[in-house]
Amino acid sequence: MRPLYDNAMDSENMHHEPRHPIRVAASRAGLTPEVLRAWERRYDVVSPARGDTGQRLYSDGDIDRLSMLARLSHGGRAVGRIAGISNGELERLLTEDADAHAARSPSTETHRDRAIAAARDLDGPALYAVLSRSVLSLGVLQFLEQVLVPVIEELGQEWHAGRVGIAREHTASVTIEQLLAWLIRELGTAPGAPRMLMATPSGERHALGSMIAAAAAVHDEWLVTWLGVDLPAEQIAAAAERDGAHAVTLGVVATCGCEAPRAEVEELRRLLPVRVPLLIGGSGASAFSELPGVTVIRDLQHWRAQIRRHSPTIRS
Amino acid sequence: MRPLYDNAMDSENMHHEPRHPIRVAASRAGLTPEVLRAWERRYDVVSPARGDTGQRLYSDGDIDRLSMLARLSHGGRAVGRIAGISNGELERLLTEDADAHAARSPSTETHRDRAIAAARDLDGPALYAVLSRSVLSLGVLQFLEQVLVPVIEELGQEWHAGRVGIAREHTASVTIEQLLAWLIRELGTAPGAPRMLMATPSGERHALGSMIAAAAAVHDEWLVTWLGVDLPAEQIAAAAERDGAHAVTLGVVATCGCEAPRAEVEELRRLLPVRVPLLIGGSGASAFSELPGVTVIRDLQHWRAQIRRHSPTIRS
DNA sequence: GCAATCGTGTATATCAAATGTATAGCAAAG
DNA sequence: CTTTGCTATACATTTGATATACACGATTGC
Repeated sequence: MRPLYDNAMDSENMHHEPRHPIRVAASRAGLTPEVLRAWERRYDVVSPARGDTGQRLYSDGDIDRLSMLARLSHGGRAVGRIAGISNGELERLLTEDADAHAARSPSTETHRDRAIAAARDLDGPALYAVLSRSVLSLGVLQFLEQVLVPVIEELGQEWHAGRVGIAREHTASVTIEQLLAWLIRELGTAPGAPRMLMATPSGERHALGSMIAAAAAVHDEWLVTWLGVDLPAEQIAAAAERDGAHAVTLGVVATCGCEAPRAEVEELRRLLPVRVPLLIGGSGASAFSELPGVTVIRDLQHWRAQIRRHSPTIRS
Repeated sequence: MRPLYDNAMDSENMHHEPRHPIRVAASRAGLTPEVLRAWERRYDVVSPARGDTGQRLYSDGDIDRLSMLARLSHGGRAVGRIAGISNGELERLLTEDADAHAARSPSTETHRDRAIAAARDLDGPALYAVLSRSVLSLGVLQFLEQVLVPVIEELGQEWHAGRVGIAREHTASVTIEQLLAWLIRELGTAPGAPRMLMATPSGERHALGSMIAAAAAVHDEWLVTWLGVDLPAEQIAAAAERDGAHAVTLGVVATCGCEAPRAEVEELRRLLPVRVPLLIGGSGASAFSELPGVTVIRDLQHWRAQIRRHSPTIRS
């Protein structure tokens, strides 16, 4: 009998020479020895040679075949259904599946889930890394709408339900604000673009929502001036005048039920020139829906449509 | 009865041959198995064949149709209203919707044109700004495929035609390389991902193509080691062994016609373990198409499909 | 306007088949 | 003598199918 591991052997036969014990074959194919035996018993996927005392000995060809079957199986195909077909066909199916997957747009769910996991772990740097990766992978818009907003909503729910503490929520907020600040700066915008002033009124300290909107606006090529949080109406109006803002947007989350923000908004509306639209977004915005000269923003989609409507320059 | 996966079948019937289980069909169409069943039950969108125990088996044609319906549905059209119409009509609706959408958000053409303009102006920082804005707006993949590659091709043509000097081309190259380096670093990848070794062989000094491929690989969550340009085969092989690379990719543009790169590639293929695939991309890659154990990459799509096929870890 | 209705994605329960994993007893290898 | 591998059986998990029900936004009707 020909010795195993014969290096004088030509590479053609080499490929069919039984050499590997089940452990090695399983590991290379990405399976467990148990599964290898089960597949052989049930579907005869391969017929490895046997050693003198009955141990299976797999050839490189066997391993190739097993490896292909393993990938197709993990890819959603029932092993039993593909067990009987030729190597060439297996290869074709694999190529097909790979093509189909590559052509598909990347999954936003994965990014979302990872971000939520990182936020739960109270791990700022990790969260930042996950989020910045998402932005680059998906592009700003998809990121904002399909990753960041859902993540924030999820965290909000968990916080309401008492499953995460205030510290965790705060860490996440700060991290996300840093990322948004970077994003807004990085996206920049050429001078000559329509100018938008953004802020939150007195009594409102939550910046997150407005920053998300600001990022979307910058993406749509507005030149956004971010004034900050908790600003009195006069200052906002003064800044709008100074900047020659084409629109002013406030973010309001406050659920305190007090009348302060309402008075602020009414005063701001009085102070601003009529031709400058005043937009209000955030979960607390619906309280202003009947104020004249004020547009309430429902969500990001709506926001983009609105600012497009109010843009002084008409762009194709 | 005719066996499934009959490779003697002509490609025409192939398209209607039921081969795919519901999971694969759903994944390819971008839906869930539940939705597939609901659509079939309610609207008879497709009529998949059944296996011996009743499982649905979808043909490629079925999947095409489902995929179109899915895209239209996600685009806001009611499934029930489009369920009964012909494939041709579906296609028409899709292009219609795509056009409407393109009119709304800044298109990839805009980004491309701006980048080309900046490159023509010999303005590195401006080019960098335009490109990084594109990445953030569009996401890496779209950026690479629809902005960066066209820009580079355009510049190449202008250079060939003598309309831009070597200085201009060099400035652009350096700027783009900087951006890609930033991108690759920023995208990062968690340890545990499949490892890819990338380099250009001796005699090849153009890094751009490989870096684009590297960025795409990093986006697809490979851990890419970028060795650099102009490396002898032994060093690449040694690095591959040291890193435990799952695949090695070379970029070859050289049009010198000399035999040097060919010898290098052949030697590298000898030095690498057989199980490590050797991929070659770039405009000079086609010269290696008949080498055994070497895969020639046509374009980014093909590249992504290939690396996915060779990935040792299976991700849905 | 506002309420009733419809359309549509998703969840539940139940069943059967497919498939992965564990157990036990024995033989052989290191 | 411990580990590995073999067979055979049993068990558990997952998947797919059908049928029904629910939730929520959109549409329709008054």
